[in-house]
Amino acid sequence: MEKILSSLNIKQREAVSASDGPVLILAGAGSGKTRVLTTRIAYLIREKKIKPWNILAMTFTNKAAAEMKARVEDMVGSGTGLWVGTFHSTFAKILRTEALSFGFNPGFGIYDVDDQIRLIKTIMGDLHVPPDQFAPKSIAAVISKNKNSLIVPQQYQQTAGNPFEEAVAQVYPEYQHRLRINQVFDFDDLITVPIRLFHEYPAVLEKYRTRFSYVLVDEYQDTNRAQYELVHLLAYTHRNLCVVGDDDQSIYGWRGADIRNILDFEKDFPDTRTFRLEQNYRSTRNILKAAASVVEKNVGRKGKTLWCDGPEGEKIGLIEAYDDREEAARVVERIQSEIIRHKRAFKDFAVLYRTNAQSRALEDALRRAGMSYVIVGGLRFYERKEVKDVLAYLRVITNPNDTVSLKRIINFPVRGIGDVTLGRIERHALLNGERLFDALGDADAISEMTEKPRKSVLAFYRMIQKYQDLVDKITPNELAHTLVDEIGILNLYKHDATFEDAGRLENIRELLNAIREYAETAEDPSLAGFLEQVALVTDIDTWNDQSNAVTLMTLHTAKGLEFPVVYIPGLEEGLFPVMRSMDSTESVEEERRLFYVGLTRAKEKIYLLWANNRYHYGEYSYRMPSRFIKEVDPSVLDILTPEKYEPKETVRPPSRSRVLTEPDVHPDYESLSQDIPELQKGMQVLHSSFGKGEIIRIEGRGPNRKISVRFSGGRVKKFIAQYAKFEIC
DNA sequence: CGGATTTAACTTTTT
DNA sequence: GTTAAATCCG
Repeated sequence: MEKILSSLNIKQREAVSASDGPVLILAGAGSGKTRVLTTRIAYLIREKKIKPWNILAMTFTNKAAAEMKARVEDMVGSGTGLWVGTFHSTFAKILRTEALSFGFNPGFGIYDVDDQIRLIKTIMGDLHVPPDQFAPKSIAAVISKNKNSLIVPQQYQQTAGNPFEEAVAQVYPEYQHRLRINQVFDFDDLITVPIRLFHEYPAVLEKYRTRFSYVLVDEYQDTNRAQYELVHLLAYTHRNLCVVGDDDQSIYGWRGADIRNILDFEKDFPDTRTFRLEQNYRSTRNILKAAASVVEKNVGRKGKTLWCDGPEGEKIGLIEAYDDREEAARVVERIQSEIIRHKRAFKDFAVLYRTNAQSRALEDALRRAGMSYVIVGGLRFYERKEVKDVLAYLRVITNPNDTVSLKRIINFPVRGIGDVTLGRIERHALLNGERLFDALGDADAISEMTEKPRKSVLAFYRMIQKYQDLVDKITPNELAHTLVDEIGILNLYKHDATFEDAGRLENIRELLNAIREYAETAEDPSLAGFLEQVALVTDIDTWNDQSNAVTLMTLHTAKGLEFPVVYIPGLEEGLFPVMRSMDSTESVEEERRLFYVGLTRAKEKIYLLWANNRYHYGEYSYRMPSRFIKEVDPSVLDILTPEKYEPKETVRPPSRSRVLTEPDVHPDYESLSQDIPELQKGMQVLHSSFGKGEIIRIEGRGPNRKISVRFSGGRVKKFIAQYAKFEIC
């Protein structure tokens, strides 16, 4: 332990050894925050003899939690019963354990945003709230915001003023009611329901207070009101609460995060000991200078000055491009020159953008240059339509009360149960006061139904029942494979080689793989366990930072990560800061903090880019450079004009730039493409189901290149070359 | 009742 | 440029 402590600086050591009572650690970017947290936990266990199972540490991503746990175990050994997890996974676990005593089903499901919106649409239909007037999505957002601020439906109803708020006031209570009926929780419930239960059942609260006598919270600046309340409930008696955060990195205000939580911590606990970690171990002095010059434009911050004794480093490169395509080409070109000049590998680079939509142009440019890249985030794997379809089956099997999932699959794949039949069954269920699922079994008793749907409904009902019976008899892996086989979902996507279909097929196989992997590695594998993991896992959690590829992600996702070289494209008014933030000082300040987060991800070099024109909503628009560019201290900016582009290093075809890349990431295109007929733009082809068409576009190279074909009638379809079933004519 | 084709609407960031 | 909802036809 002595040895571990001596590797920390004085401030860090003080923060680690202040073990009891309320502690606030204001940790600037790159100041060794994770190191302090993990060492602190190890210190509690080794020096203070605190039992590991009496410590609860909460983070915002599973990846951060896993990393923290691994690092602590390195110091104190594994299998200690230490609790490290996200807020959501921690309280999902507690809810699961306590469900029965609260009258909940321990097999409850978890609704994501898509499920929430489906449910809200149904409710709006039932309550005759016109969905064309009020967007279900907006209503969902307001409900979520209320829940995070701990405002219950009754309270909200009293404040509703305009027609939109009236609509929310109608939907909100019914939404809560139906979640209960369906025996599911949404994300917000995982935080708010435990609060309610702790209030209503003091004995249970007492149990967890005793159990978690030391509580640590990471990224405290991103907690919302509900999370704040929960943390305070747990720490109220023992007051051994340590929170770590950086008000300059608060970027989740739009999700209900309340920056006051960290700003007022010392008011909440007057005997707080506060530690400031201001020595930065990550970035060069120039990068810190740039970051500081930007963030100091914000008012209402705690105020920190990061310093480091490292090298000055290179200046920040600023590049102006004609449009988004050229911007992407410049990124590629600059990656190439960095590789030559500094012998860097692909994994040293990250491109961090404001919106997911920006990834497309970058992706195209990287692919054309033959560079390996990986996109983190965007549409999450488990949110893809075909994946959610299969998951919906598994959800109904574990929780037949889940009507959102039931309605999703009752006629998918199509089995002849349309809207009319479903309506009849729903009415029957309502009249008899039974669950929709049980009403399926009564199909014979519903007189208005005709013979064909009746048979379909009963067959579907018996199939689900069969799997419900199998849940405890076979492994989740076997069950999922058998199920996918029986519903024949793979066949739906097997027929044609369109790009979408091949992707869907691949995704379902990937899902089956995930289930198999889960069944092999989990301590106590169960279908419900898998579904919970799926609901709470994000892309960043599964991102493999070891593979050698350029990383593309949003600035939000990048929080907590670091890269030698960082590119921030799209620095334009209306994109960054984003249009909707520009009317309030507060939200522009949040955008500015986001820019600060981006700048402080870089260890050695930053490139800022903007384009005069950008393709958006299907058309070009003129752009002005972002105000944030002007806020960067001009003395650290290096304006890279076209003359400085080093023309010899501009984008070249992959075959000539072999020195730039590693052999294993560069497939031998020529040998790979030999077994596929030579397809070219303008060729006439004949497809087995779409008929005659003309190739209008070819993207990429090799067997996975995408072929766009326009068929007679003007329909355009995209195919993957190696699966495409057409003849050249 | 299902399937196919056409139309509309939309993109801020996510546990 | 993508996906869901609406409409029409067999």
